[in-house]
Amino acid sequence: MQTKMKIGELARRTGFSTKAIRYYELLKLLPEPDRTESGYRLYGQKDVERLEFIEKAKHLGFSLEDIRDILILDEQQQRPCVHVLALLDQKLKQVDDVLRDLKDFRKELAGLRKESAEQIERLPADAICGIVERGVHAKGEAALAWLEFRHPGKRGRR
Amino acid sequence: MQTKMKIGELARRTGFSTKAIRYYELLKLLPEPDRTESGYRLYGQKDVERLEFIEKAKHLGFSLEDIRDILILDEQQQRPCVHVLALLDQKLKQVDDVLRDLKDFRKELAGLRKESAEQIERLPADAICGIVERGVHAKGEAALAWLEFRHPGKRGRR
DNA sequence: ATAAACCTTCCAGTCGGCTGGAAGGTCAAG
DNA sequence: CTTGACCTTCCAGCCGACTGGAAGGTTTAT
Repeated sequence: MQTKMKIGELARRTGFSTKAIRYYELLKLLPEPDRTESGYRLYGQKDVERLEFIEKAKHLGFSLEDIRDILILDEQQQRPCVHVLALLDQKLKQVDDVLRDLKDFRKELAGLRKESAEQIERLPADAICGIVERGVHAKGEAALAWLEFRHPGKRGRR
Repeated sequence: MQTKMKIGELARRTGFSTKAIRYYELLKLLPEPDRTESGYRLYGQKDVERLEFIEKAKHLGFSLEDIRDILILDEQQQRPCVHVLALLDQKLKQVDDVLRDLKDFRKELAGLRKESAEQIERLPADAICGIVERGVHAKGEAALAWLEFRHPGKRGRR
């Protein structure tokens, strides 16, 4: 049992902001921590690990709600149950679906890029942009929605 | 030039909402249209084509900001295709990053599932599980979230 | 003794891509 | 002449995942 740390130290160790950590507590992703007499939050190694897990799951596009459910499952591992297993299976299926769509879409994108690079000087002059006009399967829409969903707002700065 | 139409007709022809069309005008994706004496917006065939282009670009996963940039380049009679090619490369890289991460996470998730499945075999199936109720609930919510993600804008939960 | 570096809670704002509604003007049909 | 389908503008809100700031309390160092 190591030194208990305050929220700033936990933030420094995990790369999350103190704001985010308090927010996760609010959403029940983190348990309510012990407090000092003066009310400061106190964290230990388990919290570091929990935040590291959250970071991985988050990076993979799981919502905080999803992550909260998975963490609750983790807490209950001594007494797992069928319904929880079903939830996990559902998550796995979602991941597999996205994986499949994304692989297909990568192919389409790569093919479109290659053709376009070769034919860029010969594209129809009346179109706004020949590349876009050629279009892509509906699968791409879902896969890219996933992309936008996962990496929101990273494009805005210029 | 043939029949000028009002915004409702343009919406019907393109599948966009009138709200969305006005919003695109605000964001400079559409030029300011002519007006009737009473102030109604009047659109022509070019606007239909522009919205069709916007729809395709949206399917390719471009943001409205991306699309506006492409349209502005086009208006300046430059070659937006070169720009689009760069955007395509960016998308490809994003897809590759997601694929790599997603494969890693699938492994983690599968491991967790396996552990849970092993534990379940050593316990009666009717064992009390504190998260059953909310597990079932979360399943429904997650399914809805997934639907929304694939078909955004058709919401109605809670 | 005081500054600075922390910490607390609470409320508000951000982003994108819209949608909804209020309050009112316009237009064709019955 | 009224009904109802359209149109106008403007303001509000939604989703998720935070971030920013105000207003204050605590701890540590000089």
